Formats: sequence, C-alpha cells, structure tokens
Amino acid sequence: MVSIADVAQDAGVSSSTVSYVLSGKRSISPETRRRVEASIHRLGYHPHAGARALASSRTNVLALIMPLRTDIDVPVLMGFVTSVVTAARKYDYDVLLLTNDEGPEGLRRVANSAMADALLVMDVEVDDPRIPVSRSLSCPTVLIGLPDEPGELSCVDLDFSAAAKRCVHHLADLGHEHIALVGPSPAVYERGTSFATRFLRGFTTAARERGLHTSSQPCAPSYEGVRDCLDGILVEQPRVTGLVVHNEAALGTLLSELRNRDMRVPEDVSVVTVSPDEMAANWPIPLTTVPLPSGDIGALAVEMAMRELEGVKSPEVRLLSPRLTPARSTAQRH
Amino acid sequence: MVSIADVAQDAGVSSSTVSYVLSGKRSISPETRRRVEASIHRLGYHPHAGARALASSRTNVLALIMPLRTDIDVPVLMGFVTSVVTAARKYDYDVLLLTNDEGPEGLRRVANSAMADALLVMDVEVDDPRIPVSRSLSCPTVLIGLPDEPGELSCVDLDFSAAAKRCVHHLADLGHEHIALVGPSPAVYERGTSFATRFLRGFTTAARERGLHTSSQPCAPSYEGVRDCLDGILVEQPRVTGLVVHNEAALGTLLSELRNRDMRVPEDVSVVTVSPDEMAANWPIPLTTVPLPSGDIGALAVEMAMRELEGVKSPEVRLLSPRLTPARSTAQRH
DNA sequence: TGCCGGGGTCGAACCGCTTCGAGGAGCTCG
DNA sequence: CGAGCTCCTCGAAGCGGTTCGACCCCGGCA
Repeated sequence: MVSIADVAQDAGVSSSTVSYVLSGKRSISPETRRRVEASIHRLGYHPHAGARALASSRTNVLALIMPLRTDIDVPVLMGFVTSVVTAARKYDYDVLLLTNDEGPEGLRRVANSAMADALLVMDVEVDDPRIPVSRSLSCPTVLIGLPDEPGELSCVDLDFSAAAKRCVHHLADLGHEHIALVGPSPAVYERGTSFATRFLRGFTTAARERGLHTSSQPCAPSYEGVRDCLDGILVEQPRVTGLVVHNEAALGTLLSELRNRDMRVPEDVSVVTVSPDEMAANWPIPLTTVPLPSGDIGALAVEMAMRELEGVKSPEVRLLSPRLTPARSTAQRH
Repeated sequence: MVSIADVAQDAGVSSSTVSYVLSGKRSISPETRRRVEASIHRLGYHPHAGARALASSRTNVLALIMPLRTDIDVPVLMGFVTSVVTAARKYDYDVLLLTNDEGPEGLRRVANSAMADALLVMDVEVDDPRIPVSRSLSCPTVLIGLPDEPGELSCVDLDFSAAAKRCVHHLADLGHEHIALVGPSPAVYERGTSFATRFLRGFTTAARERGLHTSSQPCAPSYEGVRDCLDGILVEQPRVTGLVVHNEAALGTLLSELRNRDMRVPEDVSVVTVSPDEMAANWPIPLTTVPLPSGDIGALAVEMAMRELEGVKSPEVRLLSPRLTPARSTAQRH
C-alpha cells in the first residue's frame, strides 16, 4: 500500500506538507504543490480512510437507514437511495447502507463506532423508536419523512397533505362530486407511517371544504387487494367518478380492474395519482399525476446533512410543495 | 467518546486484554472476561471503526457497486441490495453503496483507500471496463452477472440460458409451436448486458431443438414500447400462441395490451415470465413464472466474498439453476 | 544594520486499536 | 527443589493519517 510517507519521500517533502497539499489548510508554494501532486498521481496514492478518520474524526461517510419492507413502493425507495448516493458523492462523501432490521441499536452502533458523520433515516413512522435514539447521539440526523415530534432533528419530505389537497381540488374543479381515495397497503397505516396519514388527512379536509362526498380505502398491492378496495369504494360511493390513487404498486392492477368492470378512464371515472416522476407517461392512458420527487428529496436530505456538518445550519423541517401534472386520465364530469 | 482505554481502566485490566476479549484471539480467564464485558456494556463501548481498520487492515465493510440505470428492473435491483445488506450483517459486515457512475475509477478509489475488504459488482456487462480494474486490485471481487471472461473473479447469477430453455420446453410440452420472446429494453441489449444475451441464446437454442417457430423482440417499458413489440411479434409470427416475457417492467402493460387486442390468457396465448419471486401471484391471472431469486443471489454473493476473505476459497462461477412454477397463464394449445 | 513579520515547511504528538514478545503465577515432573 | 510448562496478562510498537507549534528564510521598514 502506498502511504503518505511514500508520497512525501518521492516529492522530497515531509508528510505533513503532503497532508496540507491535500487538505489546503495551510498555504503551500506553487512549486511544492506541483511536485507533491505529481507524486500523488504517479504513485496512485489514496489516503487510507481509516487512518484519516482516526486522526481527523471525520469519516466522509453518510449512513442511510433503509426500510426492509415489501409493502412499500420500491421505485420510490430506490429513487431515494440512488439520489442520496449521487448527491453524497458531489460532496466527496460515500454512503453506508443499513436496514432498519437492526432497529434503533443499529443507529447507535454506527454512530458510536464512528462509521459515519451523519445519519439519514428513511421511512420514519409517526412515533418512531429511532428518533429518541438519534436525538441522543450527537450525530447530525436528517429524517426522510415527518414524525409527530421531530424535536431537534431535520426533516425532508413531500408535503403529502398539500398533495392530497391538490388532487382533490383538481377533481372538484372538474365537477366531480363523489370521489374516493385508494390508499396504501393497510399495513402502512397500521404502523403509523407518517405520509399515509398526512395524505389521508389532506384528502378529507380538502373534500370537506369543497363539499364532496368521499370514501377511502387502503389497498393491498395484490389482485385481491385491488378488487376488495374497489368493491369497498363502490359500496360507500356507488356514484364515484373520481379516484385519487396513492398506491403506486397497485396502480397497474387497478387500471386493469377498472377496465374489467367497464369503468372507462376518463369517461366514467377520472384517475389522479401520486407516483414517481418517470412512470406517469408509461401507461396506456397518460396519467394525471402529482410526482413524488424522490430524487429531489434525497438530494435535499444530503444537502441538509452537509450544512449541519459544516455547523452553520440548525435543524429545520422542509416540506416540498407538490405540483400536479394534468394528463388524459382526468376529465370534466359527464 | 468512550475508548478501549476507558473500558480497560474501568475493568482494571490493560487495553490489550480488552482487545483480546473482543477478538477472542487469546484465551482470557472467565473472571476477567466477565468483568470486561460488564464494563463494555456499562460504558456502552463501541470500537472505533477507523482505528480498528488502521490497526488490523480489516474494515468489515463490503462495497456494493450498483447500476444507475432506468432501463433495469428496479425490484430486482432492490432485491439484490437488500439481500446483500442483510446477509452482510450476519457476518458482522456493513455495506458501502456505490453507483457505477464513477466508473472503474470508483472501484480503485474504494479499494485503495481501504474503505472496504471486498467488492460486489452488479449489472456486469459482457465486456465490462470494471473487470480488468478489479482484477488488478488485489481486493476480492464477486460479480453479480456473468461477463465473457471472468478470469480470476467470482461470479454468481441465475443460469439465464437454462431459464430460457425451461420456458421454451414448458411451452413446447403444452403443444405450442409458434412462440415469441418479449425481451428487455433495447438499451439492455445494446450495452451488452450479459443476462439478456444468455437468455436469448437459450431461447433460440431450445426452440430449435424442439423445432418451434420463433420471434424475438426487445421491448421498451413504455406503452408504445409494448405496442411496437407486440406488433413486431405478430408480423413475424402471426400464429403465435406462446409468449416468454423477460421484461418485468413491461409485464403489466403487456397484459393489458393483450386484452385490448382480445388475446385472452391463456385461452389464446400462453404467457410465461421471468420475474422477481413475490410478484407472480399478484396479477389478475396467476402467472407461470421462472422466479428470479435476487435474494438468493445477493446472499450467495456475500457468502462467496466471505469465503475469499477467509482465504480458504478460490474464485468460482456459480450459476443457479432455474425453477419453473406453473400457474394459470399457460395452458395446452387449443 | 537590525528587527519584525509572515509565508512555507518540518517534526512530533496524537487519534484508538491490534498484535507480538515478554513475563509472572501456578503447576507438574524429574 | 528447581526446571519447564501452560495459562493469562501486560507493555509497547506500530497502523497512516492530521494538526499544532516551532523554525527558517526573506523582504520591508525603522
């Protein structure tokens, strides 16, 4: 392994000089800098990450805690993960990926053994056991999601309440009076996942404001789940003409099932959905969508972590405002 | 931060004794061990990862290099990622997640700066620039996928050739004589992704053996892509009664489109597909499937890396044999 | 001419852990 | 009774960086 001493010798300087060339924390004469950089390049020197972490108590690593669930929307999850990794690299950070099956103890392990400088926690629940732990950790933490009591922790998320309202207003503006929400899997509600409840609340609030008749049903992402969900809705709202779908995984099956039942989109029923950026256009009918900007959220989470590491920024809660992209799946009520 | 010296002092022993308690590399009297463990627990001691890596030149970290593509099957990718992380934890390893947009240089960076003990490379192409680099790295590497020349590197993958054959034989056994392959996105073929070509080869070979008429088309995962793909197939094989779908992302759209065209499954056309474990049952018609065991593959990749780290095992190529799970989407030809 | 100041470089201490050689205690055996 | 073991524990030397104080050299100024 080529070490800083090798570079120093090769360049005819001391190893501290090499270190300063690398970190830029002291001024170095142009000539020396040139020689050192040449040696670094020629020897293919890469600083030993462990040694660096030990000496500087900085790892240049971000820990990302990922849910290990099957009921969650996989593309959205993947969107977070890739955007976090990509954004982190821009700051010369790498990403350590953890699953939350270690529970809160996993956070403690990673933070206390100095494997990462900051924690990004995904899929936080309304009352998440990981929150008190990370608060006690003196390690900057950014939550992707919004718990009931963020306390001193930063949060980023889509403003799901506003997103739901936007969907409802869109349908109301088109004259729909009976609308329904196809929600996430029942399990998502049961464990108190924050975005689901926020969306539901936004939905009902906006519908009440506009004087709409509503129904809302969770929806397991299997064929049976979709069928039951639709049955449930039609019992509660036989005259439903507008559907808000907050369940990416069930979307395809739902559209098939609508056609099975001769409910044409958008002639008989308008459909508006919350789903990952790219997917909306790839359906037989282009869907009216509130995009879920997982890329933006991931990148923002990284940025907030960086600000906290620089020490310049205190924790904050950032909820991105939703856009709605109209397409052919929603229409004026007949 | 609580260090090994704190523990040592608390337990009334030297820090090397604490180290040996932790590593088990020398025998320790039961009484001493008990005291040390109590102190560790009471102080909440976690060894400093960087210091440990520096001293032992072992990081207990695996680097996983992930593709950053949109044309790849996201759930499969996610299956790899989660199973790798989960399996790694069983060996007390963590996972550093990299994207391949750093290219081969990223591998070198991570290996040379001693951030990981081994490399797991996903989505390898037939002639992948990362292969010569990782071969030069003296860092155990496991490829998920199968390049043309693995050389001294380990590989794990599903035997896609066998998988294709199994699909073909299944259809042939049911009496189908005109079959077609709905392949992955054109981009996947263009960049020489190994599994696509292996599958295609298996498909044609088996079909020839059985004397079947075939067509094969790549398929972009949009509605237009599916439509064009189906059009192409029907031009080449107007009498097609069997479809092999090797494109998870397009599957839903494809099934809708078949119904649009009044091609009933399985009465008019049988459909067999390669797709992630869980999904097969969640369609309106349960699908005959060759499961793509991403969980097994990920776990196996980790295991192989561990063997190599222990130094007991030399590189090897492991191709998992496919199973075929019959369901209602394939039937005897009418 | 002598002094001061600052840019550029060096040496050494340290970060927290692993590991190796050494050594003390207690035992057996000749 | 001492030599020779085994079993357990200790001390110290690294591992490869960062960082701080010290030092040298040189130019400017009184």
